[in-house]
Amino acid sequence: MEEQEIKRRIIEGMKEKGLKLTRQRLEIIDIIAGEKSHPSASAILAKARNRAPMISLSTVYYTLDIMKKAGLIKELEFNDRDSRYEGDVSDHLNLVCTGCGKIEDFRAPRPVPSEKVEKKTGFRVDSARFEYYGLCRECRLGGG
Amino acid sequence: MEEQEIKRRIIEGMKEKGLKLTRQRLEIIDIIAGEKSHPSASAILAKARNRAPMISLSTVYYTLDIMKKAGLIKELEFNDRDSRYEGDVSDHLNLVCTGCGKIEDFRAPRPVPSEKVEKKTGFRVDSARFEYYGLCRECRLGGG
DNA sequence: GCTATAATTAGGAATCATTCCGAATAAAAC
DNA sequence: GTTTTATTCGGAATGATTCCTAATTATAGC
Repeated sequence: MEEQEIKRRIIEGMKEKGLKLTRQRLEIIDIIAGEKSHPSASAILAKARNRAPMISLSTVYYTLDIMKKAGLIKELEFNDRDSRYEGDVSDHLNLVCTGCGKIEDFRAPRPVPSEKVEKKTGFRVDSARFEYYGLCRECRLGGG
Repeated sequence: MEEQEIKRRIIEGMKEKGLKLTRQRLEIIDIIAGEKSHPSASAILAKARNRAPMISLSTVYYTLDIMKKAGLIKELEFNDRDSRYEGDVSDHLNLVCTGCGKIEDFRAPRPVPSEKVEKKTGFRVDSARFEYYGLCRECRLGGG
């Protein structure tokens, strides 16, 4: 998905839900849409402060939270490291490097259609998460 | 995967790695293999204490950690709730109910073969995680 | 079976990402 | 411009997980 497209989609989504578009939120949206690195909350804070000095970590968390609840971004949770956020909410595989923490995208379909799951189990699917864990090319060649 | 098979596989794995099989560890293995509910660390502690009163939370965490590192169990991490653990390390989909927290299994293949990912990106896949989030039958019918 | 030893355990303290709180601020509607 | 109500700030609180140290125990070798 293209940066501009992600940005536009999030902003439209915010308006639709009646959420205010503050200076801080526009910064955060810009960062999430532009970064391919799936940044953490504190990485987003650091980037935002480079441009608009006054923004707090609470605000970053609050904003990420409402965007997540509105289905406009996706949170990837780990417990040995910070959560990471991405603006591309379409189905894809995340390749999570256990060496350096980098997260790459890999286009792939859902393993099973949601309808099939719902029909067989009664479970209604809202969202999905697909991850492969391993070592990225650099860590494999560099570290061993 | 069958309860007895999971249990045997974990115990064999522990022996192979030279890890001691203590009373506490055997309890934990028994619980993980027997529970389909993907219990949390404290749920495991509670169950274990019903049978062998003296076992600490630190031990549960320590044991889960070494079993995880040995690839004998899988940890599912969330940050709004406790991590959950499962003894079935084969590929499958986890259906995570955002209503009641229940986690069901659903048999499904990997969306992409690891070899294809490695060939295209240089990323070497070690393990995987596939989750659908939504509402289980009971929460859907009960709560709305 | 007994002993030595190195891993494991207990439990309490420490950590740290995230959430919560109340007062001050500012976006959006009129 | 004024009003209303969500949003922001920053510091305190939370809570799952990790860390620490002394005591314990599974395992290997006798």
